[in-house]
Amino acid sequence: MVGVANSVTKRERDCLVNLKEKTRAGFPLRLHEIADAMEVKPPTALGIVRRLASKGYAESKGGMVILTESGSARARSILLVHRTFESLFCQSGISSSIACREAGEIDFLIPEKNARLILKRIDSPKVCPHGKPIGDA
Amino acid sequence: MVGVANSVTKRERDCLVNLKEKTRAGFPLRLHEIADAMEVKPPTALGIVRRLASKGYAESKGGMVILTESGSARARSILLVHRTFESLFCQSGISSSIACREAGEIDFLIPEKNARLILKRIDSPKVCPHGKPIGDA
DNA sequence: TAATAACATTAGTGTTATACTAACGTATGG
DNA sequence: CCATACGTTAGTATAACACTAATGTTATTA
Repeated sequence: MVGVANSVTKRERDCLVNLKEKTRAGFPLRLHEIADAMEVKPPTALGIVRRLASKGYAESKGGMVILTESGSARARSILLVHRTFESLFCQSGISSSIACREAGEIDFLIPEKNARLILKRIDSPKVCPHGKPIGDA
Repeated sequence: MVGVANSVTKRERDCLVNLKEKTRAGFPLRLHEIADAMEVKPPTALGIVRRLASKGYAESKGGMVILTESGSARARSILLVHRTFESLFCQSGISSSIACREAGEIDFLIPEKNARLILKRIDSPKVCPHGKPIGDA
């Protein structure tokens, strides 16, 4: 057990998730890809990436941005929480697009440990409403 | 249906909930009571109260602070969401103190409408883990 | 090779939310 | 009348977010 200081902001969360989902075969993303995905200007994206870097979640060199091991783990954890709540919301009758949006507002605030317990409570679905696996990756 | 711009910050949420829960018989709270409850200095509390006032959720005159009708409704809504998630967390095996803390991190981010759907999904408990009623007040 | 296009980065601003201390105002009860 | 209690202002600070404009840097291409 390390520390409980996993805290990221909403924007940092978005960046982390983008990096995790858009990175293919270990290739870094360009800063402008991140900026485009997040719908902000490059200088704004740079600030966010730097905050992630200062937390040990990303590394950035010459506009090439990659997640560190720690950042990748954090993103995986966020996605587990995300898909858990997304599933809960869908099971409750909320549309999957709204479920996804709402889950994104809270997935970085709830510890993975608690999400795993909730996952059991909602009958341990193996995939989220989009068909993505919950619990590995 | 009015607008979907119900957004409050975490601190504003805390203040709103404090006002709702500590106000008795319609009596306003003193600024310093709010400051004490939120563990901040009076000038800080004043700033938060003023932001609430600018959103139409509170009124403040000479250090006496009251919720408006709209603020009271917003607080009620937050508490419904809060108790819904608190119940979910407890049903999942999370201790009630942690459930309460975690619920407080997200209760102001999830629309009441969605919480009501989740409430059904988790078997419509009538009271939260602290015994407070869910769904009226 | 020199020019240009594409991109990153810096510099400089601005906003909002949060929080503090210190100073000041005001009112009330001794 | 004065001390106490309280609110309020003023002033400072930090962090996150976001922008434009200017400046570097790199790589392609003409």
